Formats: sequence, structure tokens, C-alpha cells
Amino acid sequence: MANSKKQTVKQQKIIQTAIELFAEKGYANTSTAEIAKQAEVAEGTIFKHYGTKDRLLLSIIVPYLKEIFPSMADEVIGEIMGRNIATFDEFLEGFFTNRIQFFNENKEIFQVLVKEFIYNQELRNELFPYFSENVLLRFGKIFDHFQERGELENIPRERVMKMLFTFIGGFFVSRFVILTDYTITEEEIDDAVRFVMNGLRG
Amino acid sequence: MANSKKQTVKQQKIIQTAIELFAEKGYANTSTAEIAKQAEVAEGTIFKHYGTKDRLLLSIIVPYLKEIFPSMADEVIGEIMGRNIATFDEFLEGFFTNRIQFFNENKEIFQVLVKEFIYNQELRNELFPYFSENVLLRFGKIFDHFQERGELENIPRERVMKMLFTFIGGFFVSRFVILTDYTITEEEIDDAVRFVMNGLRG
DNA sequence: TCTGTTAGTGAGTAATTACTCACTTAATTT
DNA sequence: AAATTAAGTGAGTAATTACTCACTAACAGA
Repeated sequence: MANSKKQTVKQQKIIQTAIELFAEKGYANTSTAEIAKQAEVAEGTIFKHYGTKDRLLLSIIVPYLKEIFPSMADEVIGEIMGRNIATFDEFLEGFFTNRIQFFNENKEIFQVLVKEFIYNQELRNELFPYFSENVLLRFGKIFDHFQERGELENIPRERVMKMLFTFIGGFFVSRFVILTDYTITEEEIDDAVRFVMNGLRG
Repeated sequence: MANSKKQTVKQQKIIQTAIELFAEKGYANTSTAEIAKQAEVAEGTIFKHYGTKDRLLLSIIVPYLKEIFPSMADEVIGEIMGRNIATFDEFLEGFFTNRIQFFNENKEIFQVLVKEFIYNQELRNELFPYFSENVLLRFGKIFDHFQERGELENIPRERVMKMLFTFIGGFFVSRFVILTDYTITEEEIDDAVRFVMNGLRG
């Protein structure tokens, strides 16, 4: 939505096709010739717009991380402050439901992100700042918020958040990247929330 | 140890170098020419022994999965039956300590396995049977064992084991593949065991 | 000592790779 | 309407890719 830098129809087709192929076979196993063919463009068109294959990948990943991620996070925070979400339980359930819907709508791009994040050390180093600034920082604030309200026991924040992220990371990666045809039920969300809540209460 | 099919010195160097390079840059980003150069062999030697690059990868992964994994699992089970491990707490702590040591000793090969498992759909489909037969089945038995003893509450086994594997998977992948220079403290093992135990007790 | 087998070589190959560039076509600006 | 810019093309390229093959060296069994 805010991501409108006057993209051409052909540009859209290139990006869309690249996302599909990168998600399916990985960046390293996808050639620009293949993208061009499937997107019904000349190979030169890709390089006219993106210069290198590497910058094509970045022009998929960076906007996704830079624009959509934080705005969604603020949305979640807004829900807590504005609406009637009082308990950490409720927050977690909202978070899981929200994110599951979001990742379902952007499944392929999420797959690209995770696959390259794990496969490519350099990309990982470049993206870590974004990740820690946006996700870690915001989640830390939320955690503090509920801890001040006495919702969560006074366990050392850092240590417990590590456990929380380990589970959340494992949850989304396994369900959306490894088990690509998996469907998450409401029952499973409840299980996950209960598992985390009990884990944190220790 | 049982893995001695009269490997040549050059064969060992090829395998060792391939593991290093695949772990660092991924299978798809490593050329056979590069492996040959770094292992100080002719490129033809690689193909004399392994035929294709694909079979070189498999000759790294399959023995690791086929021989070392189950034998270690049996070792763990043996510990429970033989030694004085009575509670699921103790088992979990033993499991984490054991596996952390093991993966530290085979860090690179574990990285290769995880990276390709996530990157390559076909490999994933081929390895899933091994995984479910060995890991899932054995873990299920252990879980039953403690559930029969009244150690664990009678929560539906399948649902709770999903949560358990989500956490364990997230734990090992994040610590050994993503944060490659991370050191796991005993304190963190305790945190992890406590997190899981509380989670399961829900 | 002869002989067959295995280990190892390295030059060579067809195919594929990311990328370039001179060019045409379409859209904007003046 | 003329001029400038941007979008798009596709043939071409140097480098790299996985893999082959005719060959030599080492060595074990008869």
C-alpha cells in the first residue's frame, strides 16, 4: 500500500515470479533466465530494473521487513493499549492469530526470508539490526508492560524472552517453511499459548 | 567407528572439506572445483568416488542420520532404563546436555543437514521417513514411559509432543545454525528444561 | 612376475550462469 | 511537435558449472 514506487506491470510480474521461484527452490537454485521466462519478460528487463540478481532479492526482502513488519507490530501494540486486552494470555493469543493470518497471506515471501536468512550468513548479518530493533525491542516493551502490571512474575527478562523467541521461531518456521501444506487449527493456537504461558510462569 | 568402508585419505579430505564448505556457504553455493582445490585433489577424484555432486552430499548426510542418530538415541534410552533417571525433568536435562555436546562435536555437519533440509524440498521428502521413524517414534515411547509412571499429566500425547518438538527444534536450530558462535550455558539448559516442563504440565 | 583392479589425474566439454549493450518502442516534458 | 527520458528487448559474452574420459601409478592376488 505505502509500497507504491510506480511499479510497472512487468516489474510486478518479475517480483511476483521471483518470490514464487525463490520460495520454492531457493535463491541460489533459481536462474534469472528462468524468472524471465516464467514472468514473460526479456532477461534484460530484470537487469534494467534491478541491476543484479542480488538486488532483486533485496528488493523483495527489504520492503517486506522495513515497511510491513514494523507497521504490523505497531498495530499489535495499538490493540493492547487501545482495546481491552488486559492479560498476557490474551495478548499472546491475539499475536498468534494475527501473525498466522499475516504469514498465511504472505507465505511465499516469508519462506524466501527464512530460507535465505538461514542459508546466507551475509544476509543474516545485514538483517540482524532490523530484527533486533523492531522485533526484540518492541516485544521487550510489551513484556515490560505486562510485568509492571504484575501479570508476569519477575523472572529475568532476557533469559525468559530467549525461551519465548525460541518457541515462537520454531513455531512459525516449522509450520510455514518446513511443513508447507500444514493448517494451524484454533486448538493448536490454544495449545501454543498455554505452553508458553506455563513456561513463562515457572 | 562402524562407519569404516576403507576410506582413502583423499576421500576423507574430500568429505571433510565438503562438510566445511557446505556448512559455511551451502550446497548450492559451493562448486566441486572449489572443494577439489581446498581438499588438494583433482576434481575428477571427487567424481570417481561419488559420481555426482548430489551423491557427495548424500554420503555426508545419510551416514550421519542413519548410523549416528539412532545409536545415540538408543544410548539415551539405555540411560533411562539402566541408570537412575526417574523423572522427566532429569531425562530432559540429560537429553539437552547430551545433544548439545553431540552437536557441538558435529556442529558443521548439523548445519549442513539443517540448511539443506530447509532449503531443499526434495531432500526433505526423502529424509522425513527417517526422521519420523527414529526421532518421533523413540521420543513417543519415552513419553509414554513417563506418562505411565504418572510423571506427566494425561494430556493428548500428539498435541503436546508437537509443542515439545517445536521448542526443541527452535532451540537447536537457533543456537547451532543461526547463532553460529553462541555458547550455551548450564543456566540456559535449566531455563529450557523448566520452560518445557511447565509447558507440558499445563 | 604378470595381471587385473582400484585410486587418482587433469585437460576437455556442453550447458548454464549472471550480466551487457546497442537498439527499438512508449511515455513525459518542454 | 520536437526532444528527452524511461521501459523493454534479445542476441551476445566471458566465466563458471557439473561432469567425462583417456590416461598413469600403485598395488594386491595368482
